[in-house]
Amino acid sequence: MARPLSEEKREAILAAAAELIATSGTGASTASIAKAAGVAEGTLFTYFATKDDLLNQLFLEIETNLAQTMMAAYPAKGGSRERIRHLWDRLIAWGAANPTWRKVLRQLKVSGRITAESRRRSNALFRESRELVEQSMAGHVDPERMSFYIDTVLIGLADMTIDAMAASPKKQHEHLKQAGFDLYWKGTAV
Amino acid sequence: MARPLSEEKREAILAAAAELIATSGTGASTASIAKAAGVAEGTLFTYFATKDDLLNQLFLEIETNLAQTMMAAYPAKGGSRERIRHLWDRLIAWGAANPTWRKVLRQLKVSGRITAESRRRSNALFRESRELVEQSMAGHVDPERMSFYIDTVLIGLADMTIDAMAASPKKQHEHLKQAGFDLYWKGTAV
Amino acid sequence: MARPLSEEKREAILAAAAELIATSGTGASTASIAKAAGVAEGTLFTYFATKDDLLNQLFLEIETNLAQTMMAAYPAKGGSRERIRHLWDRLIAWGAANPTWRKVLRQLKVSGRITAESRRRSNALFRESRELVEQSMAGHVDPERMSFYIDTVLIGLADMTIDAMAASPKKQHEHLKQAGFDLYWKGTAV
Amino acid sequence: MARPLSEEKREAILAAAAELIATSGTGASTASIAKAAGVAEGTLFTYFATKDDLLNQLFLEIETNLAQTMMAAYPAKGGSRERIRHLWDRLIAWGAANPTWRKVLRQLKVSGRITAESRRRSNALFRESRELVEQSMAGHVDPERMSFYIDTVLIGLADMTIDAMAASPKKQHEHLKQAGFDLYWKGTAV
DNA sequence: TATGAATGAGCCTTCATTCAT
DNA sequence: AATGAATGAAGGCTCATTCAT
Repeated sequence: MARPLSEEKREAILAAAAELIATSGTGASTASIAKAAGVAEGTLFTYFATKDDLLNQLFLEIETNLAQTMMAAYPAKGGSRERIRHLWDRLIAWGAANPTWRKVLRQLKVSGRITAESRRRSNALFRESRELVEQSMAGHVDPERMSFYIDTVLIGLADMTIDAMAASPKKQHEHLKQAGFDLYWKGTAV
Repeated sequence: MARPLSEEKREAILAAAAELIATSGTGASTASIAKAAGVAEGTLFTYFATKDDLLNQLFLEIETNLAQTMMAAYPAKGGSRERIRHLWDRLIAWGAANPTWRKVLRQLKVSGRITAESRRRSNALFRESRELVEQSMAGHVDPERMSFYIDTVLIGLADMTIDAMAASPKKQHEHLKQAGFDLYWKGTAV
Repeated sequence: MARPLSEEKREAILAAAAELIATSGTGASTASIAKAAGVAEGTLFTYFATKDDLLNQLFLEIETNLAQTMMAAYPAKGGSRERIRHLWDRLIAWGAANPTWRKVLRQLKVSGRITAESRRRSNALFRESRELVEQSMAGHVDPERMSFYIDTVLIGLADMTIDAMAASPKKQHEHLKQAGFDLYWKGTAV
Repeated sequence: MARPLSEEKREAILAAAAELIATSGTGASTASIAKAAGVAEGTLFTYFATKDDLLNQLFLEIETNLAQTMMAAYPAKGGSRERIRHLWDRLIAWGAANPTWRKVLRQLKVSGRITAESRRRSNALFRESRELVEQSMAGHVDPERMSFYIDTVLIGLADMTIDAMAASPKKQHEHLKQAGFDLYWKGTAV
């Protein structure tokens, strides 16, 4: 049945797209992406119907990875603080390990090219871990502020912390990670 | 009899640019901006040498306004908490009053088109108010964390708070503003 | 164990090509034709070396069918008028029965992609019937005008008549067919 | 008020388009048209918003010219036959003088890119001359066949006649023109 | 100075054809 | 023989910038 679509190529395209979008924004041309991925211009379109399709799939790819990281790492046991702390460490580690993806996410979120459908799917990916976080925070925070603390602040603050780390010498990293967590934990206490 | 550049036109162009960039990103065409400003395509280039120039001036225009707002509002007297609280309220009010500018800032910051020079100037604009904040926070926070709390977190958290407010019914606004401030104040306490 | 080319597939491709070319012109993509024919994109090229080859074969397929219709129907006996009239009826019936093919022929003729060779073969297909028509018209027309009346006008006028019929309510069809024939017969009389 | 749109350039583009479309069909690229017209690729789009727009304007340009030719030439006096004959001569002369336009018209009509609006405008252009023809033919033809004779056959037959002329040596031209007219006049007689 | 036509590089996408499977 | 992924040359159109008026 002819040559099958190569998962390898698909990922090469997504990786090339990530690299270029992190650098030049979503304006990066499909031609440059194809070239960086080592395929012909036309080939990109056998893997992704349109550029928007590529952008949305890239978005979901990254969100999936992040969601999996959060889930995989969530501790089943321990006190609230320890569990959230562990999650926090994971979040920071993920961001530090994936600077390109962070930049891409920022570009995509601001691009106006991520569809409502993609956002819905992304939310679904985080549903489970979000619920675990909510349980862990239950006794610690004012219930009325729960959504704000989890849906808005948690990842946003982690993001800011990683930014600060990226702009600082390595020896300060641990210190900043602690400062970020303290801010979150103390700040959210009822 | 060289007619002088009209400040009125310059501002019309900046305003039109803000509106369109908020909506469509920095990809908004100079032609569309000129049209929205009510001037000819070519006229835009007698006020701004290049599109990047326009973008950078717009960036500084907005940052200047925000910096002035912060300075103008800073209370000379009162306890630390009250002064920071007042600043916080100002920040939130500015964001709520200028949703377009907030969107533009976000677009410009990820666009990769704001020069190092512009960023430096922007920092300079905030120097004075930053110092006042530092004084107010002096006894309250661990000095080693001062820069993180002021340079990274303060505006970032205000931004997130405004986002959350924008996504909520009006009757929750006050509550969110309070939640944001509590988070900041309690979280930064030594 | 070379599988022989399947006549069935060849015709499926030609039929699909006819359908799509009638609708979208010769710009119809080979991919869309293959899909409509239920074969793979590449398969089309094992049956037709190039798109132009497909177009030319389609042209000849239709011309062959029309020529056969004309020959098969030509009455051996009867007066000139009756024989031409019978032919006329055949022509009209063929056109009414094969609207897609008529559209395709029109597209192909203006496409500039039908080779001189194909046109020559097409002429050859009509040679015999053309001679019969010439014999039937012999006493009726000025010999110097014979070629014009047969080679240019006959099919052209039939074409126009079918167009007019297609644009009219059914009850007028017979009337138009008669009008067309009258025009031809009376108009060509010496 | 800056450089005004140049009617000269507009017509150069239309002329270049006509030349290329006559030769290669509506598939002629906008790049090749611009080049042939001696303007930059982008310039074409300041005169015609889209390629379809160019095609439709070209269509109307040609139809307008033909309609004007017919009107300008229509004799106010004389018998029916003489008036139709005069019109016939005009039609043939126009076709012989404008072989490129005839080819273009054929291409455009078959292209599926002429809008309903353009066809409606085209009809409007011919309304007046059509009425004059109808008056001239009034006593000569069966009223029920009037529309068929005027709207379908007249121009179609002239077209065919010009084709035959174009394919014949010059000394036969007059003869063919006569043969075409005879066919029309005698054929339409009641 | 203000205008908007002119420019041509660049963008996303399509397509006939080839070739690995 | 059949399949459909791979290819890269176009194609239509947009856009920042220049320049004649």
